[in-house]
Amino acid sequence: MSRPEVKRMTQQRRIILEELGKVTSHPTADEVYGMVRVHLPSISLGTVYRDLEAMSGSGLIQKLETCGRQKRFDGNPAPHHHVRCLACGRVGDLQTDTELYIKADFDDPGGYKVTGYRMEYTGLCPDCRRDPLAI
Amino acid sequence: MSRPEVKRMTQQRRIILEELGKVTSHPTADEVYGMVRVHLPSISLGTVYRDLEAMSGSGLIQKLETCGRQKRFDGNPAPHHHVRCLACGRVGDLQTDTELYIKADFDDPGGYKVTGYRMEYTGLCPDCRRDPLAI
DNA sequence: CTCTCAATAGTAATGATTACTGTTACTATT
DNA sequence: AATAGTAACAGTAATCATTACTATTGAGAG
Repeated sequence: MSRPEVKRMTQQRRIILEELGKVTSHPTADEVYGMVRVHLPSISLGTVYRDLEAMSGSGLIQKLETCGRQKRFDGNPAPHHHVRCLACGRVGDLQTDTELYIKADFDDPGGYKVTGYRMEYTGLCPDCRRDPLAI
Repeated sequence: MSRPEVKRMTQQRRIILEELGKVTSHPTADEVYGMVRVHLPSISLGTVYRDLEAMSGSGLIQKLETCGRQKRFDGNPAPHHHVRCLACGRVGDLQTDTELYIKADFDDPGGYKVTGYRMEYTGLCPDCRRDPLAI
């Protein structure tokens, strides 16, 4: 039940945070590794994993683990919705004014205590929509 | 965009389907492997993976890949909701009378075509609720 | 400045899943 | 019933994302 947290703001974490803030592509750990290595060539992939985990535990960034074997990360910590392209796996942001109504009182929760939910929309990204066979 | 489908109902698939129908525990592929091996000791783990994938592609069962590195499978193909225990990873069913309202017309879908959604509730299972430090 | 321990680089290990390869067995058609 | 075509199989190797380990470094409090 305990999650890793950020105790010290190192150069590695500062740069990861900066790079994540520049994009809206919700990169994977490996993609973040590539982005950060441009500025800090000696950084280790393990460090990227650990720091992404710690920073999402501290609420500085968001971890998207809704689907797929590969986790993705979002530099915007504010709650918002995501769409995942069923063809290529890309993830985009969704802007919504009205709040989503989620039913939380169940007829039979089977003894579970329901505290939240995880969700993502699915669909097709602009590219795959244009040419579904491209990928 | 193409998914594997069931063309032939083999003994392996029949038994996997039977065993999945007996439980409500949403077992992982490995757990299904253990359940099926009691009745068919020579079955291969690869076959279990392939058959679970094919049968979920054909709508005979449900594949739960909403979260976690390990997929889980549900013998009940009818749409219903799930809760995942944040402490131990167990997954349970949720019964709801009223339908969930999901907003699908977004102010800015960013060029995406939204066709559906994936969601699961999160919380604590009866055991972990009783003793959060047990696991 | 110094001390402490969180964080790091580099690498090995893990674990779930997928791919491959030669063989088996459904199903339809002679 | 024999044959052909091919989906599915068992067994095993390979892949890929992630986590763990170990010795070393450096952030930041006092």
